[in-house]
Amino acid sequence: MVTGKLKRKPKAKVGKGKQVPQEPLLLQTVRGMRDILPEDQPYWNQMRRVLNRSAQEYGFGRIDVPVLEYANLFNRSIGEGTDIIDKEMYSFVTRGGDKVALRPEFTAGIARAYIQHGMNVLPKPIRLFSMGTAYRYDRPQEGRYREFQQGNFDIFGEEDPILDAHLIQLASRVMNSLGIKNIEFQLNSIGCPQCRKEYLNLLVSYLDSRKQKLCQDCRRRIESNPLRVLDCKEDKCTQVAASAPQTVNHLCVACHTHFKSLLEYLDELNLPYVINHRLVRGLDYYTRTVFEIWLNDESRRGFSFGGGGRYDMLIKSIGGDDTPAIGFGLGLDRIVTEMKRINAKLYRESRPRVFLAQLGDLAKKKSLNLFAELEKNGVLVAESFGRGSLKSQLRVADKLGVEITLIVGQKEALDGTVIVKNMVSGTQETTAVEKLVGLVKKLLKSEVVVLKNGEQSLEDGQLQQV
RNA sequence: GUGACUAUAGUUCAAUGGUAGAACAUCGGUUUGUGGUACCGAGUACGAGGGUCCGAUUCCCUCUAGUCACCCCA
Repeated sequence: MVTGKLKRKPKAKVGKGKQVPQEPLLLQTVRGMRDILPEDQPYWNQMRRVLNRSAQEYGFGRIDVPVLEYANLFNRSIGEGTDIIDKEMYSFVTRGGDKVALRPEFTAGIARAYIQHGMNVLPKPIRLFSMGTAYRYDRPQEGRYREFQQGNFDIFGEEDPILDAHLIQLASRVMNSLGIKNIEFQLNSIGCPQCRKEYLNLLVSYLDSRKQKLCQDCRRRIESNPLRVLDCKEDKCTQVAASAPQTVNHLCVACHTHFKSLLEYLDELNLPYVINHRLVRGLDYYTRTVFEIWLNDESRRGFSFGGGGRYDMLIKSIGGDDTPAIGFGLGLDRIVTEMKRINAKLYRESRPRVFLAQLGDLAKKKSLNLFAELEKNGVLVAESFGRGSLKSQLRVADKLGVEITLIVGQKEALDGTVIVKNMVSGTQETTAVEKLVGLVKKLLKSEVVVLKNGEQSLEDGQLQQV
């Protein structure tokens, strides 16, 4: 469906400047796909740490489900007629003739696993946490990729609105731990299938009666997605929207009570939430509570880190017992972008504080064992074995910000000694190989060796601004 | 899927209808076994294809990709 670009790399010159054409290479990521480079990994690691920890604290068991499922599973759960199914799913037929699809979200697969493995016999509620990639054939732009990472929390088997509140509390806790505090929860109840249907009828007839006062787009929206009309920025549409019927006023008694208690729980929690009558999610399986996590920033209104809601009918509709459930997904790519933007504090990654330099053939041979010896004793060592001159090796050592450089030359290799150079003071001493590990460890702990930028040397795991 | 804008070294940016410069980064050197500064040097780019033209990186078209809006959502 997408043809990659062929880029030739014809620069391989042979002999007298003749160019030999090379194999065509695909030197570009497929549209909407991207690499996450080493420099970004600290953010990702941090996020995974926070997610895993929060999941444990809130009693969620980790589950991993396949990226590939039968396409029907998604069609049936997310719903035909939604954008995700009709326009955005990566679906294809396998060599064996199976119709499959890359998961466009997590809930369907997790619900499938819940039924398939008979989790309904476990004590309820059952809490499951998952993290991984999902795929949507959408038009890419920043924060929207065709392959994206998602974290997913689901709770099965309990209808009580306190769980809705608990889940939102968890979402809040996660965002907070990541350092993203400027958020607010957008909240709505879209009722059960019965009351929603009645509401939509009301809304459509209301909008139809005022069609003349709406913009072009909104006239179209009455058919395609009437709720979106309420969200239009055109002045005239805003006026029409202002007095339009709202979902929460047309809930059935049960749904109304459910929503009301949820709000009471949230008030108790003191969480910043806003009831958004226009919030409706693009998946058919939602019932009652829906919510999204928005950045609380006027200039980037509506920027969402994730969202979710209740899906009390889903399990039954795909063949399980009647099981109420609720869950939400987090857009991890967007979270990382935000963490970078606000310069979030990160846990310091371990990095070498010792550099091993070698000079001459004999020393080079010995250096591998020396490296292993230090590493086994828990001393992280950087090296640049491929380099020849001591000067260039020291340059690398300096760039790495290492505190100690070990130098082994021809003479030391023969004597069984090592030069230990303090990169801060510039002083150095010679020691026997047998005493090396002890000396290095002692030096790393001592105050004589201090980080050059004046910071105190931090133990791994301490917070540090990156 | 619709519309708009963009596309030059690893990165950030220049210039030009006659094939390109800088900064940062990388690598090497400033005498033989010692880093951070300084100085010198090297390599690497016009996204792809077609057209106009004597000649295109520069103009036009198509494709690809990115960004933005719509749409949608993570």
